[in-house]
Amino acid sequence: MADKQKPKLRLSPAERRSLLEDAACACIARGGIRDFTVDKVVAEAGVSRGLITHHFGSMDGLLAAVYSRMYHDWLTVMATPRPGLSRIEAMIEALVSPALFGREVLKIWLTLWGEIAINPVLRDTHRQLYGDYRASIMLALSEAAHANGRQIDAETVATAFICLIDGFGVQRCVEPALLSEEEARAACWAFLRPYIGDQGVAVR
Amino acid sequence: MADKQKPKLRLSPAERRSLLEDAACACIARGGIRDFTVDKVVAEAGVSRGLITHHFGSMDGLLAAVYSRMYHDWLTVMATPRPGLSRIEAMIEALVSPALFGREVLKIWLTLWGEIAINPVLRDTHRQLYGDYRASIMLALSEAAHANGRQIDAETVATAFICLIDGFGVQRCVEPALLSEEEARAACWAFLRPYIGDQGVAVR
DNA sequence: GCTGATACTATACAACCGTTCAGCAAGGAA
DNA sequence: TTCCTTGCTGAACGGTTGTATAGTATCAGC
Repeated sequence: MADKQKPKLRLSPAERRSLLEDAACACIARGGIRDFTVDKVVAEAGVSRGLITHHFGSMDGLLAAVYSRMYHDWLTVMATPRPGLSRIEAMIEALVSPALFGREVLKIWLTLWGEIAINPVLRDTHRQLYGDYRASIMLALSEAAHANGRQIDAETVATAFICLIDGFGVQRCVEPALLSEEEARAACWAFLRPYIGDQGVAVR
Repeated sequence: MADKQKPKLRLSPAERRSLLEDAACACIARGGIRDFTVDKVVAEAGVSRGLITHHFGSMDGLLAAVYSRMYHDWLTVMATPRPGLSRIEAMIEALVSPALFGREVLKIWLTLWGEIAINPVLRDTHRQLYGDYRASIMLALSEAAHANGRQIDAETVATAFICLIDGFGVQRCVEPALLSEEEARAACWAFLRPYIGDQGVAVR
């Protein structure tokens, strides 16, 4: 409050775009796609109505930017190595970490999925980005299976695993109390154990 | 087309409500929550604008009706016994059947989840109905595990299994080509096998 | 300091939003 | 037939939607 002394600066396009994406995320997390409106977003960002069109061309443009930003952030967190943990362990820890498992983030994802399902333009963007996500999971799975001397159909397992993760997201959004971080982690390992073994980690 | 010769009949409230719910489902499946509007729904149903308020009080009322109708249909299909199949087998077959696994149906669910996540009233309705869903899955799991002489924590397994199913729905909506009915069935069994065994069914 | 590019504001606009309400008309009860 | 409940219509309302656009403010290059 006290530090918000009207900067009213003239920002670089990259900075302003980022601020508007932040505001859009906040609106979507609060009220879903119905709160993704010009008035709500510019009020959240503290700018004038014209800025969205100026920087993104349209609301669809802003939504696409939000989507690819979310994907980028997701992949970044997921690909961050954690000292002492194998790739698959680090990945699961990332998946249940607040940065990816937080309800606000997941509510945004849920909204975005709903839009992808009906918006062909967004679906094309999704197809391009989604490959990286899928590939990184397949890599971690293959590595883990190989380390335990097993052979798996990484593609099939990865698909089902991704579904499980997405389902966690849905469940956390509609009934957060039913699935804690701890339970999600355990469910991940229970799912993967038949394929890749225990990885020598104490799992409960 | 030819058979739509303007019946303009005066229907019973139950019939008219059902027709409006149908129309609302069609709109939501087509364009998500943004196409759930008075104009779109009444155009789809071929009635006047005032009818929604007359029968449901508000658009929120109609959405709640759509939600509970979807839940009721879902449970009905899932609880239908299939000759020669155990309860858990019948349940999985139902889950991958067109009635529940069809993309149109799943797009409606995806939209509804998004609304539940942000609408407290809808969330309360969800809590009440959701218990039945959860309970029926737990029952089937316990039964199957017991038949194979195993002991499981049905609650934990059911939660994870529900997540997997929800994730199937998400995946089918955003990228239908990646998950066929056959693959979903196989993934279900692969997930459940460690808990309840094979049930003596040929699974591939 | 001057100039031009552009970040940004603010208004205007037509279309659409959900809800209200007065009135019409169908059909059972008398 | 007459009456009255009620399914149903359609216009009207105030508010919100996304976009276009004219105008202002700021900064980089000169």
